[in-house]
Amino acid sequence: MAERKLPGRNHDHAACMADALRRAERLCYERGAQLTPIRRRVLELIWTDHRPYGAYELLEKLQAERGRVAPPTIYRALDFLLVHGLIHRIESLNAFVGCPRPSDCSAGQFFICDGCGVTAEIADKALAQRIDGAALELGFTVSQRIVEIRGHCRRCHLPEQDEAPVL
Amino acid sequence: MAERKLPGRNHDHAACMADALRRAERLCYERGAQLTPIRRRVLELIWTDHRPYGAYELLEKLQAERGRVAPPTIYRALDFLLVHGLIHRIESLNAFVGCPRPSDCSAGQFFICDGCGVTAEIADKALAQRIDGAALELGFTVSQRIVEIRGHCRRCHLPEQDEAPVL
DNA sequence: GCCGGAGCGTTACAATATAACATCCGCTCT
DNA sequence: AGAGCGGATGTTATATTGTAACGCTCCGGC
Repeated sequence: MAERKLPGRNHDHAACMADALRRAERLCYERGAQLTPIRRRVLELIWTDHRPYGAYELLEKLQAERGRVAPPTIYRALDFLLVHGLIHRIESLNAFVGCPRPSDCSAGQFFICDGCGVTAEIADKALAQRIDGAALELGFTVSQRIVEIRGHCRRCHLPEQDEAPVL
Repeated sequence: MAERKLPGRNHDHAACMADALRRAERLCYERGAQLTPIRRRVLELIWTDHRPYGAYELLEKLQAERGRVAPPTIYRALDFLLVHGLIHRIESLNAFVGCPRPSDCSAGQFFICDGCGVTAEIADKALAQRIDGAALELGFTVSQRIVEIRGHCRRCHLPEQDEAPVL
């Protein structure tokens, strides 16, 4: 059921990120979409780790590298990455996270640790189908399923104290 | 499975809203919480219909009635109503919708029509359990399940044109 | 050459949300 | 009665997130 794990102790993130970038390049190539330096860099920044990044957080990083970057620059890059499924928006955080499987990402569900920020995407088909079934009963046509589960990962397993997220 | 329907043609909304207000009053009384005039009025405004309302939309309505209402007033009322489960926040819209069953609302799922804005809450236990099952596999402790299904209701059944929401 | 579209820069602003401090009012304790 | 306290609200200012609108440049096709 869970097709991805929360990144664990032995996670080789350099390889993980390199894979993501390679997939992005291939997918853009196949579609004739331009993964320009800015777009590519924003994607890299998002893949810094498995936490969602806010637009202005990315903006600051880009500004540190290039000076004078205005919000639309970031938002345009994010739009591009969203449209091509290379990232997802986490609605409950107003933030963006890399998609590990950009070619098939319409049914993703997110588990977001409020302790460390780590976010895992799974693709539980049965869950998506159950949602579609409920929609059918309501006569409702689904265009987007937003499933964001907030809580604590194993390592942050302290759900009672409302700590500030360790961002 | 679907425990609520999308409000249909024969929906008696006056009664629906009156019920909601009565439930809110009883629940606050039982908990010793104060449903003050502002809080009550905000709840009424949210129950104007079954669409989510933004904080500033509510603010304008309240200002029309009372003049000079500042944002914190609204946000404080919304916080109160959220804490007591009388309303829900729709994360993907930054907006708020009334909860039809405030005493048992931890497992709600929302179907949001992008045409007319109508939002229906259902409480599919099996869906919630499936999410919890996936969480268990990940070693993840769930504190909140956000399920927001965007699409079109039966009456707005035109999913291909991206119309502006008829708010 | 020139046109058109994509990408980006720039300015200004809109929309959403909160921090911090002041005031008021009802309650309790003495 | 007066002091002190907590909850609710008022007030001011500001933080955070997101967009509109316009113009420039570059590049590829005709």
